[in-house]
Amino acid sequence: MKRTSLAGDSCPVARALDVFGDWWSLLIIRDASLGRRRFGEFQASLGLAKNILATRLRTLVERGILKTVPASDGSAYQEYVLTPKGHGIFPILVALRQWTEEFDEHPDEIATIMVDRDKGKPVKKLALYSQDGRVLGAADTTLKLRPARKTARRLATA
Amino acid sequence: MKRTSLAGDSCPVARALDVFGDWWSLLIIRDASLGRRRFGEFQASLGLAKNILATRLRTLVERGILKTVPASDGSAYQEYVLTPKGHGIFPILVALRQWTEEFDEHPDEIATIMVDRDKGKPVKKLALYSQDGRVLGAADTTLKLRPARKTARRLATA
DNA sequence: GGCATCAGGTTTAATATTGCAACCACACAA
DNA sequence: TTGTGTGGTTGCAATATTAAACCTGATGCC
Repeated sequence: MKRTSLAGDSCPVARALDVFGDWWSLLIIRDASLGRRRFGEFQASLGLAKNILATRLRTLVERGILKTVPASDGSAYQEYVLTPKGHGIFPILVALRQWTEEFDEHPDEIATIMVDRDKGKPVKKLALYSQDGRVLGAADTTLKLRPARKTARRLATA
Repeated sequence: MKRTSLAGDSCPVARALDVFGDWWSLLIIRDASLGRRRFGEFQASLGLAKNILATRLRTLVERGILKTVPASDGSAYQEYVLTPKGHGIFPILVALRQWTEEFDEHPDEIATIMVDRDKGKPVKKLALYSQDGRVLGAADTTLKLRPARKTARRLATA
């Protein structure tokens, strides 16, 4: 009766959720992307139990989202920073943020807006484009079976 | 010791996760966006326990992500379909999908690709743009305090 | 050095959630 | 009207979350 794992699922959405789809992981990643690095910083910011934080940090490191580095202040402690794989989660955070901005019932409770650092102006909404530059909504897309990879290149040229 | 609620959080990411950030909700929403509508369809597709599915569907309806409609086949049963608020989650699903496509260790296990319905070509990667059209990475953005809303318009003009 | 304190956890125990399976009610079909 | 499929609910065992106590090594201070 373990929580069912989605790791072997063929759906890429499920596979992502298997990695960081639990209640706290994405918030830890959000904090990391805001520059938080220390155990205590995460704990103070998120207010979650320390044992939960410890296990989450451990699995996020195992899964290549975070890595531990020596503390930047020269102390003997360690810090947790995002790997490239972890930084790749940024668009997901943006999408979540923009959904709340658009649909939340109490938008006045949202504390922050995302702006571009250069100009200080709000960023645009994420949009999905086709290869020829059209904006696509959900109804303009379909799923196709992934074409099989060229596994026999060596044979074909041999 | 209830699971801590994120509903009152001021972070829009946390607020979104409070609505559909649990283990199953996003997969139900994914299924709904693929056209699945019936309790049995969700259950067969996701393989989750029926009691869990029942409570998830109930809370997703409560929260305005899904709504129930009379069955499209004329039977007395009901179906679950996405509301506009639910359809708004589409970019999040795309972002999750694209993260897996880019970073998963076993991309060969991904079954499908998203294509635009018209041309059948893979969609482009979601990108974040500034208002003047530059592509922004995480490092090119900052959070600013949301400016207070103009609450006193009536007074000001009175 | 010696002592107090802090950072970063682990352990323990209570509570909540999940998962499974059995059961149930209604709709529909023959 | 008997059977079957759909859409649940209920009960129980297993697991996960939580809070709080505890622990250990690092750091700060005199």
